[in-house]
Amino acid sequence: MHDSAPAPVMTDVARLAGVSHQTVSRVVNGSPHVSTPTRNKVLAAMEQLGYRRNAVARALATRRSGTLGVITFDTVLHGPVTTLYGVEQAAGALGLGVSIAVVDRVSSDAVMRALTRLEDQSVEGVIALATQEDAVRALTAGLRALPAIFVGGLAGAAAAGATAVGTDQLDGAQAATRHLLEFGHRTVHHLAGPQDWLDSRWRVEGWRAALHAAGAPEPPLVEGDWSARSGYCGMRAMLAADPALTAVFAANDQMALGALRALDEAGRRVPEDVSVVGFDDVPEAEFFRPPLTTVRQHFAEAGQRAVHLLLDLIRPQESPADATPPPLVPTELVVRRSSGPAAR
Amino acid sequence: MHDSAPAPVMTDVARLAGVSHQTVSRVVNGSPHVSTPTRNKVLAAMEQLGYRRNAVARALATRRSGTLGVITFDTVLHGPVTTLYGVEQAAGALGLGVSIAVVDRVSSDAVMRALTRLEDQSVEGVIALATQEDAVRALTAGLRALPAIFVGGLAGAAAAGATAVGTDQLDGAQAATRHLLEFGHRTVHHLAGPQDWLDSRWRVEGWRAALHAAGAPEPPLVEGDWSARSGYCGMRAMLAADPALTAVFAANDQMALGALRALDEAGRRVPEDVSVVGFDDVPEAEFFRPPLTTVRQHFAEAGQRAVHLLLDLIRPQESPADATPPPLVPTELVVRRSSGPAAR
DNA sequence: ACAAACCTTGTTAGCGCTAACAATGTGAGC
DNA sequence: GCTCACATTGTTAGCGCTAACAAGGTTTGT
Repeated sequence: MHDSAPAPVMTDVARLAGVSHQTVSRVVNGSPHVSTPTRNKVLAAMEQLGYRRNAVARALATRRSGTLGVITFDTVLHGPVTTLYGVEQAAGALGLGVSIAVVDRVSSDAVMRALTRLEDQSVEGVIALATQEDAVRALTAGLRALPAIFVGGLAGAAAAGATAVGTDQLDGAQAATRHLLEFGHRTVHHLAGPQDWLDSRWRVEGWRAALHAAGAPEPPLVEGDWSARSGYCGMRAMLAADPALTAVFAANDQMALGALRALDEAGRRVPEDVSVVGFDDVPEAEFFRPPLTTVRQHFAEAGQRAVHLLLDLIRPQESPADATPPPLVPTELVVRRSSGPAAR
Repeated sequence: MHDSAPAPVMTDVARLAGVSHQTVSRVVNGSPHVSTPTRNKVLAAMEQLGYRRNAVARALATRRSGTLGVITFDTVLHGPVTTLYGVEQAAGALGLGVSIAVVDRVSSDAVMRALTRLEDQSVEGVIALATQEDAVRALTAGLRALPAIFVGGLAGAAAAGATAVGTDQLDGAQAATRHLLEFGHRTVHHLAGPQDWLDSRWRVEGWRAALHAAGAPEPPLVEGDWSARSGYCGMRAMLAADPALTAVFAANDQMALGALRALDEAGRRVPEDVSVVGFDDVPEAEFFRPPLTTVRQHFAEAGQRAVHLLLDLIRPQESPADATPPPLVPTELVVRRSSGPAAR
């Protein structure tokens, strides 16, 4: 399994093809200044030797590592993970590598350490998947010469002077809330995500905006931490505070799952007594009981756009006519059975 | 944000400290052959200039990139993702970087492409998180000089001549099955995972072993693909085939969720009429209705062990007394309300 | 036919670091 | 005092690649 013969290098190919190593380099890099017969000779030699360009040497000579860094938060949330895959896919298609750094808890310190780790791997740019307020601050402060893109918390990050790409949280939350309002619910309660996450703040904004537009009263916010447990606890608290509530918009599907459970325990039927809407559309949402109405986010798409945007920052000359993608990814309301008309 | 002054290099530090660049190198690498005053001068100069060693140059000179590669499958499954985080954490603690390659579908081809991508990034070793049979085959065939560790599908990978680490699937599945049997169920049906995954084959083995040990009949296997949907469909099929079944062991929690839904639709109560046990213990399992009895896997732990095992392969001399961790991570049965006594 | 413009190839000099060896200086041992 | 061992430092030569320039050969225009 471990062969001992050293991997062939450019000089080996050059010798075999009877040209200089620079000519081999030209062929490898697709330079037009190589005659067809020479190119073929080189190609044949490469093939014969099984030559593969040494990325490290190339990186040293060009001062470009061809690697992007991704900073992500350590909770296994559907969003960040799917985005990560989108990033890797897009990067792979462009011939770029992806290094990751997982931040175990959100503190400027942890973020800085993650950043340092990526810098030490000579990444050319960073995509940050954890858009808590602190993280954004720490990153914008800590990034030295590194370009970065934030995924999520769009406008918030933009305000901090950074480039961002993300789902249109505002619109998605508005759509969810409006959907419930249109069913005749007097108002919609909101099980919010952690308020240090920019994403969840935008969802609150959207919810609030839809409420106000409809002239509906704004019930007090209950804050969770994205977990099903927090949705469960939050729902119980809400129910205790306002037993008459009829519609709940949860900041993500996990929290909605917890809410569903709490409602069941309290003897409330969904959607007959209380309607529930989630956010994200995780693959399981369709199999919750009842199937969850939710707002689908296209995380992988966001990840792909992030890569293109980042490439734009790193190599402005290389992203030509095919314009950079718009940073705002639209959402999609997926109506299932957990939402319905208000009981009368 | 983008400063223009080039980053200081070793020579800059050397000049400032009044020593040769090699002495700086010695300090950076913790060589004992540097006098304390000299070391302090160098350290001060490094501090003053904000020197950071260039990992690429070091990699070129030492022929070691300090980077591990992880190959993972593109489904957002709880296991692989958590393992990935465990890998990153352990690698980070050892000063190693982590590059990822996501395989979009399982074919030898896709696996080979992912492998090539990692090789091109000069990773020193590979940790494969996708232990489908094909993937193992493709990897063991495709790895040239690269050491690799497989996570999951333990004995299967070992049989293929590769080193592996993973959860004790056999034992976990046996425990789950036995748990149901002990409740007095005549037998236990199994909603299996995709049979090209080594993990799910081991779960089948464990289930089968427990059944045989108890002298229980072995119902036909229903195969899914890890998704809630497949659990739902599989459960319906099972119910159609054997309306009298009373206990189901699902290969993972998502499939169990689908099964729960199918049982509900069929008017079967859980656990009064039918008991359900899952596998993995995803964070949401506790909030399924009813809370799911399941087998907890310690994925992050498996990831960490994989890193240490891989390091052993890469740098045998460096992992000393503190023995390599055992490759088999134990599981833990978490009993919740979805399992109970057989109805009489 | 002759020079200016190529096109093609080769030569040289790094990128920033480490490995190997050489060259000091110091104290111990005879 | 002189040699030997050793600790400390410096010098040199790469790692495998690309960038920049140089050097031929072939066109082309007039």
